[in-house]
This record gives sequence, structure tokens and C-alpha cells, in this order.
Amino acid sequence: MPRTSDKRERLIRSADQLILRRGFRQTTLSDIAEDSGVPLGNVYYYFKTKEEIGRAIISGRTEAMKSLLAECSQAEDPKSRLLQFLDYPVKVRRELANNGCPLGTLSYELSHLNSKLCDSAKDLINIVLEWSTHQFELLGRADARQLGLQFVSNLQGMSLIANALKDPGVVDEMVERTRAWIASL
Amino acid sequence: MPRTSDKRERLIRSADQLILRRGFRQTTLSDIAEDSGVPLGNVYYYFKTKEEIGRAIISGRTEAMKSLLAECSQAEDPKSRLLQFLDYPVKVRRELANNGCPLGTLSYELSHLNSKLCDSAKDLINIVLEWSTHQFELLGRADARQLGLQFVSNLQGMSLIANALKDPGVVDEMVERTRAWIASL
DNA sequence: GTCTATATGTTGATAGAC
DNA sequence: GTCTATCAACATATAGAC
Repeated sequence: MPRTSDKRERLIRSADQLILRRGFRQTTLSDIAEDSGVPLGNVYYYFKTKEEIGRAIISGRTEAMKSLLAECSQAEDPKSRLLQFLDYPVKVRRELANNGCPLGTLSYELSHLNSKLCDSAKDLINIVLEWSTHQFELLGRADARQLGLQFVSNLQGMSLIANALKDPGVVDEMVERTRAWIASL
Repeated sequence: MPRTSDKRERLIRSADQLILRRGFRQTTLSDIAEDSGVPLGNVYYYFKTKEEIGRAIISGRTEAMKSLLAECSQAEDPKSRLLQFLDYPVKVRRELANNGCPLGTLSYELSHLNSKLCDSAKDLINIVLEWSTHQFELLGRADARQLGLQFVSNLQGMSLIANALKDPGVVDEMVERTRAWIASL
């Protein structure tokens, strides 16, 4: 029966993992079809174009990040929220070293594409940037915007380097330094 | 005459610019041939495979960076060298905002490829990492490695964010913060 | 060394039976 | 809704004349 089919979800899940590992351009619809167990021709019933799959992946990663930020926002004070957020990169350090940041890699790749997806690159980064900037504002910092930029820059920088060196330890070291920086404010 | 032909150089120059703007995977041999004014079939006289072009681009960017670092190394003390290096991202802030860091974008893309080029990603980042780490060692810092990681992380982070937001001003702001950090050590 | 023509393989996408 | 067969476009690479 149509309504009980989970094919769409399986397609998105496969696409998300494959794109994380190999990038959007490098991931073919054939790869996604095979990995999800959905015949190639049937993929087009759920997504009219590959770009539409891209939008679904962007949307999924955006929502996942919003969800994480919402969790962190429940901490009592802004500093605790920022520090709690830093637990996440440590938790997924392996994935960061293997594939890079799910937001950063996609942002970098999409910004090079001649596609409407290109505009989404900005949004991907802005999610965390605006949240962290807001936390610094709540701390009464006049330079909240720059502190926010520094915070996200640390996260993106450590992910890219950990990925290049294939070394999860880089994440631990850099998060530790970022923690100390936040605590010192 | 064969020896006076500059086709190889033109091919590398075109390839480098196109790959900077659109990424390696997205840049076709046809694009490179057209941009450099070399017929498609003739490209293969200079490069047997696309991967070989990739190696040439990696090599070129590596040498360019080594050259820049050699210039900076002539400054009197380690702090001055690090500060002088920071002049460069400011100088090319437009390109960084438009295309990202020539080393970082390539590193991120290649690390996702199933190619021998994948190994080169590590080297691209290590060039600046080892140099900056060495400068911090000369400053007598026991945590030189982590300071080096922080330095490169700042550079890569600012480039990715500036590119995502398409805002060269991000480079100026983040370099200024990095300068202050270096000066405070 | 140079270039046209073309082989070969892959990819995004469609047609149409079931 | 599902799936097989296949198209059309494009990309890497080669053949071979000049």
C-alpha cells in the first residue's frame, strides 16, 4: 500500500549518508537507489530531480541543527548553552574527522555550484551563527557578532582540519581551547 | 615549434582558476580546454588523465603557499612572521569570499574523493600548520602545536564563513581578531 | 606537436508496462 | 505506486590524420 511505504524516508536517509561521505556532486542517483534498496526508476516518483533531493538533505540537516540548538537553549545561562553545544562536536568527532562538518562541507560545495541550491549555503551557516551571536548578546557583549563569528569559525576550522588530517583528536583539542575561551569571557 | 609553446602553462592556469571557482569534480576537461584555447584532444598530450591535472594544481598551490611562507619567514621574529602572513588573506578577501580558501576548498573536496588525490588533502593543510606551529615553538610555547592548530583553524574557519555569507568583511574582522590574539601572546 | 573525430562509459531523467 | 528498459546528454579518454 502507498501510505505505508517508507521508501521516501529510506531514500533521504541513504542520500544524506552518501552525500556526507562523498559530497553531493559525487553521489549519483544510482548510488542512492542501490543503498536504499529502491529501484532507480522509482526514485523519480519521490523526487522529480536530483536538486530536489539536495533540498531535502539541506532541510533535514537544518532541522537537526535547530533541534540541537533548541536543546542547548534550555540551559540556564548563555555560557552554559555555548558550552553545552560544544559537547556535540566531541560526541561526533569520528564522523567529523571522516567526513567533515555536515553543514560546512555542504556549504562549501554548494557555494561552488551553478544551482539554486547555492543560496542555501548561506542559510546553513547562519543557523549556528545567529544562535551563538544571540548568546553573546545575552552576555551583554557589544562585540557579540564578532564573538559569534569566532565561535562558528572555530567549529568550522576544527572540522576542516580534523578531516584533512583524518584525526579526531584535533576536535578534542580545539573544543577544549574553545571551552576555555568561553569560560574566560 | 614545440619548445616555444605555452599550452601547458595556459592549461594549468585555466584549470586552477576554474577549479577554484567551481571545484575539481565540477570542472570538466572541456571547460579547461575552452578557457585555455587548447583543443580538447590536445589536452591529453600534456596530461594523460584528469587526475594528473589535479596533481598539477595541488602542486602549484602548494608551491605558491611555500613561497608566501618563505617571504614571511624573512621577518625578524616569529610574531612578526605570523602577523605578516595575515596580510595575505586580507589582500585576497574578495577571492576568499567568492571561492573560499584555495587550500581548504580543495582539501575538503579531495578528502571525499575515491582517488589517490585524497592523500594530498593532508599535505595541503599541513604546509601552513607546520610552519605556524614552528613559529610558536620559536616563541618558546610548550603548546605550540595547539596554537598552530588554532591559527590555521582561524584561517580556514574565516574563509568558509566568508564564502558562505559571500562577505569579504568577515575576513577583515576575523583577521583583526587573530592579530590581536597573536599580539597578546 | 597539433587537432578532428569518435569511442566508451556514466549520469540524470523519461516512457510505459504492470 | 512500482519497476524495467532506455534515452539523451555529457565526460573522460583514444585513434589517427596532419
